Amino acid sequence: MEMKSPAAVEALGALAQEHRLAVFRLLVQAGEEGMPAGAIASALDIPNSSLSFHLAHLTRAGLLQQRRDGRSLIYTADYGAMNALVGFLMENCCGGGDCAAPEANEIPTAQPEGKSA
Amino acid sequence: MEMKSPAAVEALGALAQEHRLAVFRLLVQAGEEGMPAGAIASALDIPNSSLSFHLAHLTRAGLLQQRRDGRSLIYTADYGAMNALVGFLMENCCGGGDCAAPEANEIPTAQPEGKSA
DNA sequence: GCCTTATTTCCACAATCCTCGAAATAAACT
DNA sequence: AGTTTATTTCGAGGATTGTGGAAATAAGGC
Repeated sequence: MEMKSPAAVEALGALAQEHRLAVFRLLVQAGEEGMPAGAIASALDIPNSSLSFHLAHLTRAGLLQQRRDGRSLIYTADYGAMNALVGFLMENCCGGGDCAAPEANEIPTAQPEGKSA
Repeated sequence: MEMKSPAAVEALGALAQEHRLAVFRLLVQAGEEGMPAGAIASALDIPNSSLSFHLAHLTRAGLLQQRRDGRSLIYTADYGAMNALVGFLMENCCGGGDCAAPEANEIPTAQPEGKSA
């Protein structure tokens, strides 16, 4: 669950792009069921080759997980990675004092059972 | 408190860089007191001109606030913007169902009284 | 084996980004 | 006014990034 700075930079960079952010949010909302690449492409109206580039980028950054179902590749948001990123951003917020930030963000979001970030 | 996609992309892009991420986290930890540019520069060992570029970038993205104290410019993290960004990322998480994500993240972090994001 | 569907890799071009010394601006003090 | 301290703007170069059509790969059905 611990995250280091280079990993955080990579994750933030992956999210810092209109299409990738839209993909990630779509998958966050889709839940553990996830969505196949084609469905994402048509939902967001992004050309296949461009979407593939963005999916690879998000996956490389650890924000998505990929599994195969028949000929489709299903992508899901990695909630563990998302929570780690948010925790890293807010780490020791306000000097660790009275600030009511969700320190060790223990969000028990549904998560398949595969490896998480 | 509501955040739109272009603003989120800008904020994420601002954070997606080693030095800027370090600056932001330093200021998140510094609390509402903030830090003058010079102190940030020496704490992180970044040349003044480079730091100035990054501070401007973070400020433009709405993540920092700036105030003057004598000849120093004091920078503080904008907790409202940070919470809005996190809320945007996790919006309607898991289809808005049972997922225990901190939906409307109501973190009453200390905040001066100036305009917030 | 062949055809269809689903997704990725290749490619090259345009656009944007990071760096940091040097010069400019801003504020305070004498 | 002149000096010192604090910070920003300028500028140019090298590096990285996003795009999308066309071709390649992967899996399944007949």
